[in-house]
Amino acid sequence: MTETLKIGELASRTGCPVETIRYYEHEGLLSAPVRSNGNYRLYGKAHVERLSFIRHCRSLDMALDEIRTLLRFRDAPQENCDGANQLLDEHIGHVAARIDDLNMLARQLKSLRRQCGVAKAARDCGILNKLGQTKTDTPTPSRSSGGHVRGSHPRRKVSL
Amino acid sequence: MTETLKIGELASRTGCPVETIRYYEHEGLLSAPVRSNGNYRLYGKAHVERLSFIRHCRSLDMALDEIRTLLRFRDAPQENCDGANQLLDEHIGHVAARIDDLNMLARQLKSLRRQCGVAKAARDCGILNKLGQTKTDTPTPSRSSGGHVRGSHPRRKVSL
DNA sequence: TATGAAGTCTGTAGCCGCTTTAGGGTCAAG
DNA sequence: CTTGACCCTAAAGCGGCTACAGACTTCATA
Repeated sequence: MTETLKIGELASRTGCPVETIRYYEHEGLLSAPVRSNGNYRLYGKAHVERLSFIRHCRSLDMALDEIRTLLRFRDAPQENCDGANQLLDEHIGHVAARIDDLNMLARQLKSLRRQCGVAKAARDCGILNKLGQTKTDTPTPSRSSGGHVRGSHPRRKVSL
Repeated sequence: MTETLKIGELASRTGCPVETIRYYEHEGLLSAPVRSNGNYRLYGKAHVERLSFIRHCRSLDMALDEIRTLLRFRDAPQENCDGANQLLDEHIGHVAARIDDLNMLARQLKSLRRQCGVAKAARDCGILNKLGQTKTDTPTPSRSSGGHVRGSHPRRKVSL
């Protein structure tokens, strides 16, 4: 018989937090596994592989919806993979667009930073003053490129 | 007497959606303005300027918390602006870190894309297969750099 | 056998920065 | 007096988790 894993074992094997595994099940990315007598989830090799797939995709910053699509291709091995390729191309495009956005942002921020060399009274701070001006010129970086790449803030802790 | 603006006028003058203005009030970024007889919010010049400041910061992808901090400096014009400068430096650092992340991501995605040149049966697709492998090598881009820059997906529509 | 710790279970709320929806009220023009 | 544009509040939804609270199971040790 194939060995079975409890959720914590699956978690440590894939580097995916237990709660996230349950969340993926809830979201239909992982199918509900069999349960032990004590109602514990019991996973097998297929689950490990599927979860690895998902986590690999997530590490490439794909949205769960995109991953769902890729899983459908994975689940239909006889079908044409063209859609998967297209999805990846689009994702690459979105990431590229976001990089462009952030580069523009970085330029603007650095230019703003140059407005105040040393600490002084806030009323005379070039930065604070500049920020108060209605921005006419520069083409507003974020979400301009129609891509699907988000802003620049993390979600709480870095989880190590 | 100074002219007063209803929320929609403030919105069109600053390019900020009405709901977002109310949200900023709720979040304490904008103080609650006086009300008309009919309970409409009435804004003045100071509000226009403050909201412009906020929107300018947001266009630079600062978090509301960061903006709150900057507003405190703006509200205390006699104090030293050093903290504002520091905050900006940190923000610049985070954006730079996020750019690095995304560049790594882009490299990985392109390398992945090379695994499947043309459409074929999903079972033979280099991309889908590669995604199933447990990623051992590459240093996992996203949120590695401890910064505060988010992932790569937009929030629904592009708002035009 | 009792006890305690570590693991698991379900369900719900919180995070951010809004956006959307539902269900109203206000006000000027026709 | 109705229409329609605007305004109001409160609450829910988005994504992708994370973090509780409170109960149960399992296993090792006393």
